[in-house]
Amino acid sequence: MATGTFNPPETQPSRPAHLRFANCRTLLQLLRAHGPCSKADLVRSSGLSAPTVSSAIAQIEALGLVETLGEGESSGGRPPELIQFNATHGYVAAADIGGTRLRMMLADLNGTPVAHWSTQFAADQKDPTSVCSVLDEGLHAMCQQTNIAISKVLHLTAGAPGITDVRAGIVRFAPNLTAWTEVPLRAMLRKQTGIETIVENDTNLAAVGEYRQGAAEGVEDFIFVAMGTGVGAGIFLRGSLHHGARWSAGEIGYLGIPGVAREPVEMHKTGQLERVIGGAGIERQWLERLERAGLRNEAELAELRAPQIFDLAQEGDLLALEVLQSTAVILADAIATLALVFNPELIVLGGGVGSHDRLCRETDRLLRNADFAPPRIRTSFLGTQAQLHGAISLSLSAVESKLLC
Amino acid sequence: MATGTFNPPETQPSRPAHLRFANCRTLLQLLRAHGPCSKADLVRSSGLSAPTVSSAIAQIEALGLVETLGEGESSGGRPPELIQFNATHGYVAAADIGGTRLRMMLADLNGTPVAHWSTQFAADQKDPTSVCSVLDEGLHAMCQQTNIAISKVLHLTAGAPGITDVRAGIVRFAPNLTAWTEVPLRAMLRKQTGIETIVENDTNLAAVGEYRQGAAEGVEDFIFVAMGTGVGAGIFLRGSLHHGARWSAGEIGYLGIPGVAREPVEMHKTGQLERVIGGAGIERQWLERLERAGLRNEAELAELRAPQIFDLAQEGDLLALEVLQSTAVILADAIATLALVFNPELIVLGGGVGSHDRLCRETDRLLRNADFAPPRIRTSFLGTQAQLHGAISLSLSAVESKLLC
DNA sequence: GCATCTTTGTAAAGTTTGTTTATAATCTAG
DNA sequence: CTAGATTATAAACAAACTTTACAAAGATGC
Repeated sequence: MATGTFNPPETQPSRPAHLRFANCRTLLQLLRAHGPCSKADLVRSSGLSAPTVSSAIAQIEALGLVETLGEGESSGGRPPELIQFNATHGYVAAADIGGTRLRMMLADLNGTPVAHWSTQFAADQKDPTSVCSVLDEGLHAMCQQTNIAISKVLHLTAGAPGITDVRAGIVRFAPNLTAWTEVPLRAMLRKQTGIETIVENDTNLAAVGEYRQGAAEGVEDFIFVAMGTGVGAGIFLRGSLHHGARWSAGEIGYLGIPGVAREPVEMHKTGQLERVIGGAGIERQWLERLERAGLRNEAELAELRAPQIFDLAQEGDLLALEVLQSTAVILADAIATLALVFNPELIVLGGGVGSHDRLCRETDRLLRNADFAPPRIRTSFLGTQAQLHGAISLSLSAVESKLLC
Repeated sequence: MATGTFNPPETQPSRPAHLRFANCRTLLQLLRAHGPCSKADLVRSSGLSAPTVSSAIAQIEALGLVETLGEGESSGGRPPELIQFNATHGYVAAADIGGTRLRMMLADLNGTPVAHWSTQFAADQKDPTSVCSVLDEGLHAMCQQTNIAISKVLHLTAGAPGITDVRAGIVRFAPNLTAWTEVPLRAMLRKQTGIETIVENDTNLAAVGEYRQGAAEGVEDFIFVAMGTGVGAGIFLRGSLHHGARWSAGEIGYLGIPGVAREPVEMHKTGQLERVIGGAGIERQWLERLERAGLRNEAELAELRAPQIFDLAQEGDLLALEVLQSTAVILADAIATLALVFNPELIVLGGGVGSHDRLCRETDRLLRNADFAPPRIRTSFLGTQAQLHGAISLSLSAVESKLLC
């Protein structure tokens, strides 16, 4: 399929100007990858001739994308003039819309975070319009903190906890957000903020985050399994997200459980798998076992949340360990299913519940028993920051193609 | 991500020659798509200027890729000189290595079949070396039939019923081929035939076939489920095959069955799902029901194969209908799992058992009961020819990028 | 300390490719 | 049979790349 040279999307004619465009892009990539360097370095790394590099860099510089750093160290001749990608030429913003709060981040064109902002939603702030204005407030707050003009924010990616049509920019269904349905979030944010926007599913964003700078860095085929209140997966194949035909790929909360009759999938109810190994399911398992052990009235124990139950297991509590193990058995089964159909290289466990290290080790141990080569399993590196980093990453991708225009 | 213009794979410099290369490729694509046409037509469809089209076409013609057809009808002025892609400039070959036989096909550069060939393997012909020489024999036979020089066969794609490392060209494990393991088939075929070769899994080839000219034509996200002796799936996402990290994506024969405890996956045994709804499993279900009905001794009934049992069901036989329905229930469950994780637009049922229309309708009916939007389900259009058509398609893709070099 | 070499960067000339404009060839229409 | 339309090539010009030549500025060696 690949020709090794060009890969034109359709049947577009190529003119001399496209050569320059392609070479500018190549040079910009090299400049970003190889840090501060001289034009001579770019000549060597690009394979282009020196005059071409000179003239192309001049063109990029005119756009404000190149910073000059003055003279560098001589290596036996005329000292180089060092240049560098100007990462402050613009900024990108990320927002993670959760069931209870909004978290935001602002980063420069290198993806380096420059500001954070977050807020709890008031009870009457969870409707789409209010969320948009809260988000806009956060955007301005971050700009003010850092003394950045709002016009320098070139792109925004917002993550929502629900089925999201990325192409149309619509959140189709988000049960945790006062049951948002068919919310044209991209258009609303675009209008509110004036900034070009992408909307994505939050779990998918977390997967992208782990790919770019987390537990799955450089792994082309992996699955991010998010276990928190809900259970879902971000599916990353051949270097990019897989959304499916109706944007609902990875809805593994509705998977069946081994040994139990499959129930029909009903989108408006909690899924079969999620009910058992979601946060609430784990807490229910815990209460049942407490009851059986006659400890139901120990309020302190009964009120533990899932991650704390796993902490107890880690400390040696046998009842908690039982809960953890039964969770791991079911999780391992779901992962075995994913592994059979996708054959990913890696599974990353994330979310408040899933990122517990003991759960990961136990699940891994169970999977090693099978004789098919199971995927590696590891916990999230980025934790709750994964979504924001993934959002920044998507915004950077979106912006990159427009920098030279 | 897409810039709308170029999409260079890495950081390769662009020179003027690349312009010509890209434009030649564009023109060749247009020529292939728009059938016989004039240079003036190409000027209009490509957006390039007339002199450029003239000179580029001259270059392509010098490579033997263009046929001149003489004058066409005038439309009020000088009559056009019609040209056409020369599909007989070269040929591509396809081979489907089955457990009992080898089927082959030869096609021109339009993908139009020009010859077929097949043979049953003798008992001592199933080892890799023998298969290669039988395949070579078939290749020469097809060339002789059609009076085509073997040197005009530019590419070969061979499908094998097992886990295949396409990049390395190695059949890792094929239980139906006298347990081939780690067979470097691509290198062997390359050496035997002298032709550039791709090796692929046969189910994956069938999926490609259905995508290019079958039940999934133009559908970017679909899954081909092959039910025959074994049960497997070809996974087609975002317009191309998904192989997974270890080339074993789609091994759904090992999926669990609802209500039954999951057993550990053991690659060298038949999978849990496959044992029940593979050909042999269906025949066992049939025999059990015959026995219960006291009909075990009806030799004629007892010897029926799975597709014939389904034919009986179609004709109204109640016992056979029970078998079909219980198969459909389990198949629908597996498809529901696939739909949840992949969210494909379409499922294509193929293989000797799976392509039975009644099974498809019954499975579809069961899936409509769920309230998540299930994929469309249809049977294979190409039947047993799907693998060969898919192989031709892959060979054409491989050849296209080299035609202009 | 100074000539020589190395390294960096630009200027000038030449090549490839593409476009626009002009021209030739050949048919339809009135 | 002329006027206009359509197709195709030739000539002139423009953009982008390369090679070659050259200038600037420091390191190296005797």
